[in-house]
Amino acid sequence: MESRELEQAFGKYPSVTLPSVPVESRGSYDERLNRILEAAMVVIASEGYSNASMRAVAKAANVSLAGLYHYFTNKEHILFLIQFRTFTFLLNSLRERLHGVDEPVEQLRVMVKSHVGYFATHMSALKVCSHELDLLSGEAFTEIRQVRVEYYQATRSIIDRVIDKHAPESHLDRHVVTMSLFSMLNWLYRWYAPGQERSPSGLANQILSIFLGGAIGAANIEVESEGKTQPARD
Amino acid sequence: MESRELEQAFGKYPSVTLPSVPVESRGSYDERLNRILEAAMVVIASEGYSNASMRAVAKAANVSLAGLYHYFTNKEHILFLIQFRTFTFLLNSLRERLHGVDEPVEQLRVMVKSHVGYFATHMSALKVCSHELDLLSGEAFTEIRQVRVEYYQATRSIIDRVIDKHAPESHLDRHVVTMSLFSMLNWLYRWYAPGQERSPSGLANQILSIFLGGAIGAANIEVESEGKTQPARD
DNA sequence: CCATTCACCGAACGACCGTTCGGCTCATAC
DNA sequence: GTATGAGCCGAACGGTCGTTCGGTGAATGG
Repeated sequence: MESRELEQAFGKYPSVTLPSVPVESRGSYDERLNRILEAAMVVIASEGYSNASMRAVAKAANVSLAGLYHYFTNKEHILFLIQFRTFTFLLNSLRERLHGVDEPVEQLRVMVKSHVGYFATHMSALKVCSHELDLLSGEAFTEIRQVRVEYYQATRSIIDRVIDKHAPESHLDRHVVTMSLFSMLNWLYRWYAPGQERSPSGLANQILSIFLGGAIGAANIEVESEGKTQPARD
Repeated sequence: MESRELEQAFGKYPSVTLPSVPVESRGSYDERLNRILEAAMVVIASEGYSNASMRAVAKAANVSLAGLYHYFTNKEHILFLIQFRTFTFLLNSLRERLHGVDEPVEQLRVMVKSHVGYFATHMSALKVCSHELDLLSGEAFTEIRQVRVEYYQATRSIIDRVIDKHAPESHLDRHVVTMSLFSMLNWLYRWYAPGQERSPSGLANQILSIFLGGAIGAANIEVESEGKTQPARD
């Protein structure tokens, strides 16, 4: 058995390789805020939001505990900023890259490559977005939810076009199909650590292949399947 | 847009419908422990392990705070028991159901149906197992990891047989393929709530279809793909 | 030169946390 | 009848948490 990949998949999380950029006190307000956010992402990604104390974030960001409250109204605010910025970037980035791409399968490739690529370079951010999805509430939650829904819908419409074009008779529930793709992408933080033998770009292609053609591609397997409205069989 | 499924996928978690079984003080030690564990699973699933206080667990289980320590040495012990029992049950259940099933695809169907079926009836348990995977450490972590690895390997060997039989020339990285299946299963707790229009059994079939045949099934799409050892393209 | 604002900090507050301790009740054993 | 132990609890302990308050020193504007 390949023990290293099992180590990665079932050991503790792949390490996030903190770039050890000490937060310098120079720079504009926005630059300083970004640096603090970067440090906060690493702490929250590795400890979890609830276990990540403001004191730990302050230490990682080279700021005093009280100094944090110059940039954030409270702890939730940090999580909100991380999630809002990440999801917004993901959405805008997807829309930009989609410009001029018309073929549905090609659009899907763009989506997967974009997402995996961003994941590979911002693992902490995407881990926080995947793992701490439900900790916000009220307005903050609603606002982020809006961006997530738009990201879903953009992806869903691509998937719709792919299926309409290449498998119009498909009996698959397209919401389930879409969530399956997001599952593969959102679960990455649990097992994937970029390495030279498994590059982000190669991984994106593999995910695309699996999602489009499944594990056995064009082979002709009869998968007896109930339509989504039929009752359960057992 | 189908707003209810978006509500489920992007709203707060599907509610876990606490069966409101008050922990009765009668029964054997094991029965009482099981009831407390059941209550703890619901609390931990809805609040998260770190936010689930021993006081909240005690209240949900109708036991005093100090009384909890008659059954558990500490808080981690509760999490350990939940995870160990769930993963062990999942593994044993899979092995039992596999008896007498020889066809690889049929074995895979058994695996997916078994997992989804258990998920549908024990959402809290599987949510705790999916979401709080990395909170244990030391011996407890190692012990649970062992069970998880066995569950992975059982699934991996099924997938190997499926690919060897139906797509022997496949270029896919089989670890990635296996983790993709687990991604779909482990991410379920984020969006799936069993309902009559999307039964557990129907969902299992859909996941199986997507995993085996992909979104477009046998349609002939060229998915340009780098082998897993080739360098990244961009 | 002085007033104001910004950026930041040390120290503290009250709330809540996991855990422990001493003691209570009640069924069983002798 | 009394000793024993299991099962359970109220109360408290020390610690950590998020947050706030009152301040300092440097930069800025008039």
